[in-house]
Amino acid sequence: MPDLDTTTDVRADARRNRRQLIVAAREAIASRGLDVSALDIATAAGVGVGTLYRRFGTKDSLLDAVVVGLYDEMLESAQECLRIEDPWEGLSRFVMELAGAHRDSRGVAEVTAACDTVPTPEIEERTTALQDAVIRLTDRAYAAGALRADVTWQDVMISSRAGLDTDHCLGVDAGPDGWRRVITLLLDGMRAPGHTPLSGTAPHLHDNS
Amino acid sequence: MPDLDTTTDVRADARRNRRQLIVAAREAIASRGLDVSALDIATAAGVGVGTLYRRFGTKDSLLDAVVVGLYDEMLESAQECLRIEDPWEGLSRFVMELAGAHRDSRGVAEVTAACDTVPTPEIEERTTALQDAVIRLTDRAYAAGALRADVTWQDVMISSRAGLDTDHCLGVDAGPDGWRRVITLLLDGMRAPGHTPLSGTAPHLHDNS
DNA sequence: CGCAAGCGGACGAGAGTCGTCCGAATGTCT
DNA sequence: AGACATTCGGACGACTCTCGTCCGCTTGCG
Repeated sequence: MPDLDTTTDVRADARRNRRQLIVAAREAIASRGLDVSALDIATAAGVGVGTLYRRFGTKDSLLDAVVVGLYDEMLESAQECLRIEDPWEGLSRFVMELAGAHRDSRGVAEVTAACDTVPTPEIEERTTALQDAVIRLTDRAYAAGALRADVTWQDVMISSRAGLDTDHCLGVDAGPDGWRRVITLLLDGMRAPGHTPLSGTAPHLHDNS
Repeated sequence: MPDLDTTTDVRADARRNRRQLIVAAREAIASRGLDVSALDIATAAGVGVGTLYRRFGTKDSLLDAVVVGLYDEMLESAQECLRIEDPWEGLSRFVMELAGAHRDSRGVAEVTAACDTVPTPEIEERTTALQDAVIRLTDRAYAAGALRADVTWQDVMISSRAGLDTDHCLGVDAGPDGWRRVITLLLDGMRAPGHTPLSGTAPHLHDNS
């Protein structure tokens, strides 16, 4: 989260508004994605749109600041998972957390899926770092014999998006933790032997009607 | 695909335009989703927007006709899979085909995810029929000991959306068949014992760089 | 060949967006 | 306490995109 409270020579209210705008933008991006309007962000922050443009020059500039912060959080999560002793635990935990980050913020889902838009240097750098982390996590899991040999680190990365749009399907409501069940099953499929028990929060377990 | 060539007393060119509009709408819905504009459909069909409204009265009326057709295809696929002897083969095949239908048409993905909008009677009827089919498919798989006991038919339904948004993630390109790998892994996780070998079309197998 | 049926696309109305601008309010420094 | 530069808010113009209508022109068909 870069320069949230830069102590430059701006006035106190200006600094406060800047902070509020970043917080509001973060929430707006989470729920509405990167297409959120400048007016929505400003209103949520309790300021006028003029203030937004005065503080950040461009709507995109504000969005960039928020997105970089989100990437840093994903990176931090990856580092934590690399510190977990059990390689499988580390890998599966990171996949679950990355999937969670995607679900928590529609903006994250949009920006990690971008393939044709040119990323800013900050984003590119963090993307590479995240790839490195995933490679390390999968290599550890291979070495421990916990990960199927035909599953690549790219599969792992991609899998973290599998829970994205899995809330409803053809009249079925997956419930608030439905996506966790999907990711768990996916991880089970990637695991070399055995199963992980599904969490007990299953909706309608065997309720065939 | 309802009344594609109703031989009512309309003129031949009117009937032809109606057909072209449905074909164009189907393609437009597939690539752009249900929010496609009337002008886009009409242009793709090679007619003016006036013709669209004259033939269908409402944009939604045209969309409904297309969507019902898509549901019928999903239902037909389900019936075919129920005719497959091996219960696991039948179940996994249907999940893959349902996932494929979701990927082939953005409109399908949007409409099967709808939970707050009230469905038309035609859609509701077909949704129930699809649920029944999935229940039958899973019950067969349970009985054969092929499906984990803690996996519900709702899990199966939801899983068919897992491959939806899995083309790119953090710089990784899943390739054209990436979603199939995801669904395969997911099915492996749902399977009672053993693994299904992943298809050989894996991009960058163990290309850790 | 004549005419009803059908056609295309310009059009009005409305929604939603971005970024600017300026009179009013407010923080800060003396 | 007072003065003044900084900052604020939101109305505003300009633009894009949407739907569904309407009417002069074309065309299929008896």
